[in-house]
Amino acid sequence: MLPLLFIRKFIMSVSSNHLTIKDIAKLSGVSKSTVSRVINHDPMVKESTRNKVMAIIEQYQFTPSKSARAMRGYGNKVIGIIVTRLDSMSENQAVRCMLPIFYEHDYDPIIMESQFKVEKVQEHLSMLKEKQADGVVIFAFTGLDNNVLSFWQNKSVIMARSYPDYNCVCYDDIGAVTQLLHHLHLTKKHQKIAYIGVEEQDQTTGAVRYQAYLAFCQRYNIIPHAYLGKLSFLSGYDLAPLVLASAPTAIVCATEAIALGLNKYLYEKQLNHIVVASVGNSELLNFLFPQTLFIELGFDKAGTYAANKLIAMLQKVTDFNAIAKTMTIPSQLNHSSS
Amino acid sequence: MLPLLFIRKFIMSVSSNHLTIKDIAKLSGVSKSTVSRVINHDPMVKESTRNKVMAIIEQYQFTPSKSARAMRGYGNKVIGIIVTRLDSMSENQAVRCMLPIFYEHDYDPIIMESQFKVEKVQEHLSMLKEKQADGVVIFAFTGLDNNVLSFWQNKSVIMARSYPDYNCVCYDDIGAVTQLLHHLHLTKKHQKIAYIGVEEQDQTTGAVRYQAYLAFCQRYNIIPHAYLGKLSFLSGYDLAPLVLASAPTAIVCATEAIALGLNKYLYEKQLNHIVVASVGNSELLNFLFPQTLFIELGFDKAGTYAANKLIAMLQKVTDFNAIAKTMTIPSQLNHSSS
DNA sequence: TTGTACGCGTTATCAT
DNA sequence: ATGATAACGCGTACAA
Repeated sequence: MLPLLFIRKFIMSVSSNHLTIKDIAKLSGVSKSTVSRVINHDPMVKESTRNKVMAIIEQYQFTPSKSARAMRGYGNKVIGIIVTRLDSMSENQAVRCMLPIFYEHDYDPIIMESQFKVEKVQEHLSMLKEKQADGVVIFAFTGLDNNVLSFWQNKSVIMARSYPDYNCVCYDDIGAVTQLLHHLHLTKKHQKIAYIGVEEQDQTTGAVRYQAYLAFCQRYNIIPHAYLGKLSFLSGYDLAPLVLASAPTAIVCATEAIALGLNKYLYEKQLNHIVVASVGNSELLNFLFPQTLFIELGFDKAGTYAANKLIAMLQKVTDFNAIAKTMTIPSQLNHSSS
Repeated sequence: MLPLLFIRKFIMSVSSNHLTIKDIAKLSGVSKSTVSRVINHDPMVKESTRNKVMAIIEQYQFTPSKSARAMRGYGNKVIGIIVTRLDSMSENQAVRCMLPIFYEHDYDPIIMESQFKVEKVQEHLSMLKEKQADGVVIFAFTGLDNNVLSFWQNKSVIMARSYPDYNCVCYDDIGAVTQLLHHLHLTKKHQKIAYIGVEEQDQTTGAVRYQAYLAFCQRYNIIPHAYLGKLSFLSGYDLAPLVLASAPTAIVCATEAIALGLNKYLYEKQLNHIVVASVGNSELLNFLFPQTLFIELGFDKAGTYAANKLIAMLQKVTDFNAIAKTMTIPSQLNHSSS
């Protein structure tokens, strides 16, 4: 009786058009190893044979099996991108800049959602580890501590927050708020500038931006009037009457969502003499309330930088003397309405 | 001289804590084959041995190497999701419902952007083919024809548009517009209902919804007043004065973006007696103009359905008699403001 | 410079 | 019911 194995093999060799390194070897009259060497750019192959093999590879559109080389420890050419929420405008902008760069370098980005949960990050990370992903981009959030990330130390870029010994890409929260205030106070001569922010539990959007406001006030002798709430339109709307009690001529908002809420309130009350300034911008804010002054945190630049950085990291085989650094993306003031 | 291979092997066996099926076999006193059988739920293993092996697997938190089993032709457990734009609110909502379902079944979803370009879809698709992805979800758009998709015929779900011989999940554009009009005309007794839509080049959002409006008008003897523009806030804002010329008491908008633009215009002109109705909703529309009547197309339900459908398709080994069907997700009218 | 032989972790076939 | 062994496609130490 003929073993089934042989039958299957025969069928395969006829019907399946999936070429392997072996087939290429046969077709170009060399051994598997040589083909492998050609593929991996081994300098020890003769020019002539290389050309010969390359020709066959091109002709048959051969691509080595990803799974097989993954098994040999070559990495899957996979990069995980863990965002907090898929519908976060800011992260979206950054991610959209990353994707083409990863594609360019033949990496397959796989996007996952943490929903601000540490356990989700852990889950995704172990999934990626199993899959032998090559690198990760993680959008950090309040509560995420670095011990979860240790395995990825030299193959990850952390966004929006700075961790020691990790490569991070941060936004210039302090600079953004300061520039906004600088423009309002020094250029536009506003004296009474209030602030609506986010609770200090949130490190960057909350605490840092608020502190920047306080610091500026102290330096320029402005009496601070600040209210902190949640990260939503509603919060901006609800805090509006409170902050107006101090009769400000300008109000700085920690986020564009808050600015949207505030603007709605001001519009309803016909208080259109008050200048609204916001960290961050959106198409909608710009459309609905075009007079709003805003400063871009540079999510697109951050995304581009992060992707390039990660790829550079992964290309170094062993980077002993590569120091993990935090890059701060400079903010850019919107001058169209100034 | 000791071959390097052995040295490496020795080092690996000591330092690397990565367990393989072999190690589990050794630890539980059986052969690799039996462990494999346990993993793959082969009914031919004795209860006692299964429990023994399972215990070891649990204890050591063993997970079979994805790459290795992928090489054995088990599929990569990868599903491609091709969205048009990463920041499309509607697609986002659908995708967010899909992800947990795919994770649940141990599939790795990889999200890609087509940017409404056919060539991008092609590019992504061939990348996924190379990667031996198991299935695809594609968000269709005007201009995408099915000959690009032929390879994926029985392993894909197409969103938002119906193709013969493919499994599709569509939104009930006609039903949505009709329900909206039904409510306005029959329940709220509006007689003059105008429409702002999208150019008919866009099949679903443009043509279909517009036709539904016209059909309703004809049936109920309403004089149609419609203007078609682009898919943006600005279009809604710009077309507002034109559509107001017919002195309508209610205006139906093809999208929430248009509704947003229209609302802005009406608010500025203090025309708050006019009822705005919209297909689709967003947190923002709801917050800024809560009196807007809207109908949900059910993106979340569509996402959930699509994901489950795809997984069901992939589980059937050979589905000869499975007929490709188009599922239409029912719309749901918002009754909070009725 | 190239070919041979083996190993990676898993599953399938065949023999016990 | 279980074990031994040959594949899968690829990379690489070693011999030639």
